[in-house]
Amino acid sequence: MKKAPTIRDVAAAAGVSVSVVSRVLNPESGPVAPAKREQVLSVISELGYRPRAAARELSAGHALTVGLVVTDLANPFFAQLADRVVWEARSHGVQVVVMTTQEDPHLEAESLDTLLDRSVGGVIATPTGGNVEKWDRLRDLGVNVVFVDRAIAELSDVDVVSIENSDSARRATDHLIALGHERIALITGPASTSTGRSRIGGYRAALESASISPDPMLVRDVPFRGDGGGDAVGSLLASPDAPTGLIVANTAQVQSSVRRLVQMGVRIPDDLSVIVFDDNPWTELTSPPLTAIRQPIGMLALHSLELVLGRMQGRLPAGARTIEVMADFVPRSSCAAPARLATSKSATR
Amino acid sequence: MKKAPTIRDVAAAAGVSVSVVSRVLNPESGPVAPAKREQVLSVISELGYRPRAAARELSAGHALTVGLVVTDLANPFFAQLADRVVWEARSHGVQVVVMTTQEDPHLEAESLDTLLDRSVGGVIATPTGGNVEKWDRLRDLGVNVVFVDRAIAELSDVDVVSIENSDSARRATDHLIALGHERIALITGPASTSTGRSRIGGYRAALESASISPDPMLVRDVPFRGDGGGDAVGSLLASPDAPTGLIVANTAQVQSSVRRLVQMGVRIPDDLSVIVFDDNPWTELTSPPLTAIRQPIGMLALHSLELVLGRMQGRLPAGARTIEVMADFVPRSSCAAPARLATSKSATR
DNA sequence: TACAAAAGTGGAACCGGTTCCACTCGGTTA
DNA sequence: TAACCGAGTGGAACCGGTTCCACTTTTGTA
Repeated sequence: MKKAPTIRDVAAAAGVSVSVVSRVLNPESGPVAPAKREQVLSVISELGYRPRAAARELSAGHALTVGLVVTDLANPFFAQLADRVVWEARSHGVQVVVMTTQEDPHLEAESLDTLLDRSVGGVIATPTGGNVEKWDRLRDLGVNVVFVDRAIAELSDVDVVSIENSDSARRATDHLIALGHERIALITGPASTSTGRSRIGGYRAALESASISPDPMLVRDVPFRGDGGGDAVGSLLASPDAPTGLIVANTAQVQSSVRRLVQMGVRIPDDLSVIVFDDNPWTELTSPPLTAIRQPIGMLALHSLELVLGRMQGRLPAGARTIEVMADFVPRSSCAAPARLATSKSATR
Repeated sequence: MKKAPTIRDVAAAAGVSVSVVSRVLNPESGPVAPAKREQVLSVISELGYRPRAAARELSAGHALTVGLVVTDLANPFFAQLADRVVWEARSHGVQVVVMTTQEDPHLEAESLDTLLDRSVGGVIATPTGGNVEKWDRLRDLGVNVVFVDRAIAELSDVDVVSIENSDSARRATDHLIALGHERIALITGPASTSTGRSRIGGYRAALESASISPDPMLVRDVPFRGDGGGDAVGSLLASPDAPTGLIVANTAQVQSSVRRLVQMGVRIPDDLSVIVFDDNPWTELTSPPLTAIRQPIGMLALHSLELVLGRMQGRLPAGARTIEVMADFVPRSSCAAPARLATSKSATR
C-alpha cells in the first residue's frame, strides 16, 4: 500500500517551493513564471499528484460538496432528481452527499447536523416541514439552502424550486371537466405543505370556473409515506356518491393508488377517469396507459443546483428566489367521458 | 453569519487543554478525570460544538465516507440499491458520496479520481468493465473496494456481492420448460460481464437438462444502456421461428423490452410467456402482471456495506470474499403453456 | 541613469482536529 | 524513606493544503 504524494513532494521534485505549486494549482492566486509552471505541471502528472480535498476544505472553511436531502431514493421522483443533481454537479466539479429522511423530522435533523460537520457549501432538500430553527441555524452558519418540490411556510426567505403546482392541478381538473365530469376527486399531499395547498387551490379554481360546487369529501390530503393513497381510493370509491374522475396529485402515492385501483378491478376509463402526477416510465405500460402530469425533473435539478452553486460563489443577488417551472400535460388513454351508467347508478342510490 | 465553535473554543470555555477535549471526544485515546469529562461535555452541548469532518480526515488520512459508483439512479435497481446503502451507512455514522458513470469507463475513471481526492475509506461499485489498472491503483492506495451486481474477470481479488445469477436464470428457464416451452429466448447483459455469462450459463444448463438443443439466435446479450432490449425483442419476434417464451435478464433493459412488447401489441401470455429480472413495483401493475425474478436489493446493499466497513475497520481476514444471495422467483400471470396456434404458425413457415 | 512599479518567489502562519511526549501528582511497593 | 508506577494533563508537532507577506529580480518610465 503506497502513500499518495503531497504538495511538498511535488515542490521538492520540481525544485520549487510549495507556494509555487499551490499557485499553479490555483491560477488566480498569484503569478508563476511560464517555465516553472510547465515544470511543475510535468512533475504533477509524472507523480500522479492530486490535491487532497480534506486539506483544501480545512483551510477554505467550506467544501466543494452539496448535500441532497430527500425522503428516499426508492421513490422514482427523488431517484431521478438525485440522478440529475449528481450529473449536473459532476460537470461543475462538485460532489453530492445524499441523505434520506424517510419523511421523519428527527432523521432530517440528524442529516443536517451531519452535513454541517462536513462543511457542505449548500443543501438541496425536500423538507419534511419540521426543524424550522435547524434550517435557520444552517443558513446562519453560511450554508446555502434550496428547497425543491416543496416549501415551508415559516421559512419564507429560502430559495424554492418547484413546478407550477396550482396551474398543473388546474389543467388536470379542466381536462376532466371538459370531458363532462362533475364529481372529480383529488388525492394530494398534506395540506400543511405548500405543494398540497397549491394543488388544492388549482383544483378548486378550475371547479369554480366551471360553476361546479366543490365537495370537501372529494379532496383527500394524505401523508407522503404509508399507504394513504390506496386507502383514499378505497374510501372514495366505496362512497354512495363515488367520483367519476380522479386526480392523484401526491407523487409519492401514485403507485399505491394505482395498485388499489387494479386490485379493486376498477375499469379505467370506463368506471373512472384517472390522471396522475408522475412521469414514471411505467405509467405508460399499464393498461390503459395513464394520462399524466409530467414533472420536468431535469429542470428542477438544474435550477436547484444553479441556485446553490450561484449562492456558493456569491454571484447571486441577495433575497430569496422562487422558481416555478411548467409541467407537461401528457394525455394518454385513462380519461374518457363519464359513463351514463355510472351517473345513473350513483343517482339511484 | 456566525462562526461555528472549534475545539479550542471548547477548551477555553471549559478551562482545559485541547488534548483533554479531544480525549473526551475519542474515549479510547486516553484517560480523562470524570469531573472534567462532565465539564467538557456540558460546554460542548452548551456551545453546540461539532467536530469538523475535514480536520479529522486530514489528520486521520482517510474519511468516514464511502463512495457509491453506479450507472445511473434513474434505473430503479440502482436507485433502490443507493437507497438501502445510504440508509445502512447512516446507521453506522458513515456518509455516502454518489457518483454515476452512465456506463462510460471514462466517466468512471473520473469518478474514481474524485473519490480518491476525497480520501474515501471504501467504494461500492457496479464496474463498467474498464479501468482495470485504475481499480488496482485505488486498492493500492488503501481504498477498500466492493463490486456489487457484477464482477470484473481481470480483478479476481476484489470482494463481490451479487445474486446467484446462474441459479436464477436456470430457475426462470426451468419454469418455462415445465410449461411446455422449447423455444425460449434470453435477453441478458453483455457477455463481457460476469453477470451476463453466468445467466447464459444457467439458461443453457436448464435447456441441456431438458435435452433441448440451444439455439444461439435466441440468446441476445445487449448493452446495459440504450434501447438494446427493445431492439432484441423486435428482432426475436420478427424471426420466422419466433420464441414462445422470453426471459429478460438484463435489469436495465426490462423497461425497454416490455415497452416494445406493448407497442407491438404482443398478447402476454397468449403469444409469448415473459419472465423479467426486476422487482420494480410497477411490474405487477402491468397487464398481465409480470412473472419476475426479484433481486433482494436490501441484502445486496447490506452485504456490500458490511464488507466495506469491515475492511475499513480491519476486522475482516485478508482474501477476497464473494457473496451470492438467493433471488426470489415471483410467479404472476405472464407465463402460460405455449399456444398450439403459435407452434403451428411457426411450423408452417 | 535612476527609481518606481510589477512580476516572481519562498518562508511561515493558519485552518481544526489528533497524537505523541514530557511532566506532575497521588498512591504502592521494596 | 526512596524508588516506582499509573492516571491525568497540557504543549507542540503534524496532517496537506492556502494565503499573506517580505523579499528579490525584472521591466517600464521619466
